[in-house]
Amino acid sequence: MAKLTKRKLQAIKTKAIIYNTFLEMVQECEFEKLTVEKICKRANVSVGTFYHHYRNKYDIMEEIFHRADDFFQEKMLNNQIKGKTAIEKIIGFFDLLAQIYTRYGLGFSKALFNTRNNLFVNDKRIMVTMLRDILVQGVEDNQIVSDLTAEELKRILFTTARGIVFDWCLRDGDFSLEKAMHQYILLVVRAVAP
Amino acid sequence: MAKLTKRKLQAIKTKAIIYNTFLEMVQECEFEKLTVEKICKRANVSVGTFYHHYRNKYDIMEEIFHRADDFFQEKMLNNQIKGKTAIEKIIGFFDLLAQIYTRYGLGFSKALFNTRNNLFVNDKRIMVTMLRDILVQGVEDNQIVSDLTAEELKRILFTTARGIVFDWCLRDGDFSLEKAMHQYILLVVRAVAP
Amino acid sequence: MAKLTKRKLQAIKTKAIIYNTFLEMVQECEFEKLTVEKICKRANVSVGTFYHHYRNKYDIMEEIFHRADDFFQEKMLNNQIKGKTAIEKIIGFFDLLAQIYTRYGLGFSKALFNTRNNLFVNDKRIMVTMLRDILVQGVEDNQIVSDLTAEELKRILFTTARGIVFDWCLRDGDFSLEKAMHQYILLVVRAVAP
Amino acid sequence: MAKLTKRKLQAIKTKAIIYNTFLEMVQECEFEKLTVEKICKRANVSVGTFYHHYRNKYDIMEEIFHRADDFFQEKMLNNQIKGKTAIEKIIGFFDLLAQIYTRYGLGFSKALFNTRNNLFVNDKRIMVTMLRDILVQGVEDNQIVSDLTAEELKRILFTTARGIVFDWCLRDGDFSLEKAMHQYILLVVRAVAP
DNA sequence: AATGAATGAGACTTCATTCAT
DNA sequence: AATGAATGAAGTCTCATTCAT
Repeated sequence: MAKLTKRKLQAIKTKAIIYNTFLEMVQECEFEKLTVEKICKRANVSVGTFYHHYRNKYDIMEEIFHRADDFFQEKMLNNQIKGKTAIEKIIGFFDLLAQIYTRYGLGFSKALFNTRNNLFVNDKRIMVTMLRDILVQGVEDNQIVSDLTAEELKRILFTTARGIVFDWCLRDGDFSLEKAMHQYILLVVRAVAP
Repeated sequence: MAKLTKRKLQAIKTKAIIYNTFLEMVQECEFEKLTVEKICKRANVSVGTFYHHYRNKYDIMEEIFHRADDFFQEKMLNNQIKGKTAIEKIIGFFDLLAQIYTRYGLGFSKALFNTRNNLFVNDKRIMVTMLRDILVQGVEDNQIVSDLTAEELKRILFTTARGIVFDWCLRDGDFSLEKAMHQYILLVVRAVAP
Repeated sequence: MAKLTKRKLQAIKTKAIIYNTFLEMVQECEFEKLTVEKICKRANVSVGTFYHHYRNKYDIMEEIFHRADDFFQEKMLNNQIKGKTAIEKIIGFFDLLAQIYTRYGLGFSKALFNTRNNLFVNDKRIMVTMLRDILVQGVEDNQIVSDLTAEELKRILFTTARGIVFDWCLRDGDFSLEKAMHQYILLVVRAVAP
Repeated sequence: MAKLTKRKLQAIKTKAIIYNTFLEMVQECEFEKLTVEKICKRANVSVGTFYHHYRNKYDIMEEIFHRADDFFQEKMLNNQIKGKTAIEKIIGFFDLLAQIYTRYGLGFSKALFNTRNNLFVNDKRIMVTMLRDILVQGVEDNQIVSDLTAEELKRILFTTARGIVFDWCLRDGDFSLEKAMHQYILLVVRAVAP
């Protein structure tokens, strides 16, 4: 089925090298100061090759973002199977989110957290729909009792989470994102759905 | 007494023109895409004049930031006189913060909210010490009863506030920052200090 | 064997054009007033191309310097074969030096002779070690009899030579560098090693 | 006679401040990197004032040069009175020259020793005529016996001296200019006029 | 005599992107 | 698929100098 000729395999390998090099470099170097040429030099590929695989450096960012989404979804789907309450699921959701940011690193998070990043404001992202599903279900099942709608809750939670990651970036990762996330989300959940 | 000669006055005026032009342009144009040349063209001054008054465009951002701080402080000092509880003061504090961001505009806020902005992480800023004072006083007076220290409360509140402003930027100001801020802060305050 | 594709050859040619254009222009125009843009305009290449091949204009100077060194060495090695006395070798050495400065031109020499040029103060340069070898050998063979060490002689000779070239630059090449060099060096050699 | 009003005295004082500040700064900072603005900032005068007293920074250099000439002449005239041979006078001449360069400092010397400096190539300078006079007198008195003319001797001596100062600049003053000058000039004098 | 605000040409350099090979 | 030479627009900043006060 998949006709992976030698050439295609090589191409996949090359693309992976560029991807990984970028991920590595974005940790050391401010995203805006990261140039295609620098990436290529480190990755030992030509700039032409870079443009063969990606449109520009934002393109890689997007790919990382999507791969993180996929990774997130996969993890969630596996965990969801276990019988948990809505509250527990919410907590678990944001714990996982914090894990992912930690895993992808501070540099990547800094690059991501800018106000022009419209990847954040996409309500169709799997991540967003997943949390909404959890909340809607929780409200239906009376596990969540609140004056606020599921939509409002979702927004408050994401806003809080982003505030924490933003703070983590500002403070150069000088605290455990996972612990802080857990603490803050717990606090918000208790406040909105006591 | 005041050695404001005609020429000195003219200089102050010129600097103000640059300042205001920048403030105006940062609303229309992404900060990173705003160049010194563009600012000068609009302000009708030479680039030399720009560099006579400011070191670079970040320098103006800083000035705006500090002026906002001063403005904030002045407003707070006036309001504080009225007898209010600590809780009311906290709410008032963030209401004012939201007002300021609204007043300085979306463009300015977007320029400000980037993860490399170390102006945020300065614990000596008047704004920060003011909130801390309110919290410490509130705890002393038993108006705030919480498991968390004043320092922890301060951090949670600022993190929340930044999350909201960040969201406001992401969504291009499509909701009232002042209302959202009031609602979220109320929620957090109730959660931490019931 | 030689992986000189058509494109690689073209690149070498382009670099050579820049190099030669620089050498040409440095004769006409004071080095400090020679700008990258001017060089590019004359060479009919883009500034980008310039920076692709060289780091800056000092970089070309260095290349010229090193090429001159190589040229010098090659010439010396050929001449050395002939049986000469140490004194003759010294004279020959500085005759060749004068030839090279004459060949590279007044403009180049003027650019070179500034007090910040640390290319001069590099005792590991082939040119320097060559003269030292001649002197050491001359002392060993009793062809040079002097109160001064080989090292001291070397220094005096180079200092003298530089004084002459400096003078040649100051006087805009209004005398034969080769003749003057020959005369002065002869005089010094006789003085130190009679 | 001299109507030194308060205003004129102030002007002289200001000019002196600029002069001294320049002399001070040229020791620390490469001459080419020394800007009028920097000098004025350090001297606590306005740029306007600078241009009131000097045409540009080269103008100050020239003034220093001339003052050094005057200083040199004065010193020589005093010493000449003593009965000395021509040879001793030559040695004394260059000893004094070395003293002056040492006194004015490395930075000043570095600024001076560039190939575009036409102050050097001025045969009417007092310094030049003084040495010529010594040589002519020495030849007349049969104190100097040489194949070379007084003019040729003068040139060789100055060329040598400049070579030494140039070397002193290149090596960042890492040897005693006065000692080296004495040694080299002695050597040349012996060579040309045994 | 002194000030210093204002000018603007011009230098340096970077960098995304193309395209022939 | 991969190369890397070439492009040139665009941005930053400097600095000598002028001139009204």
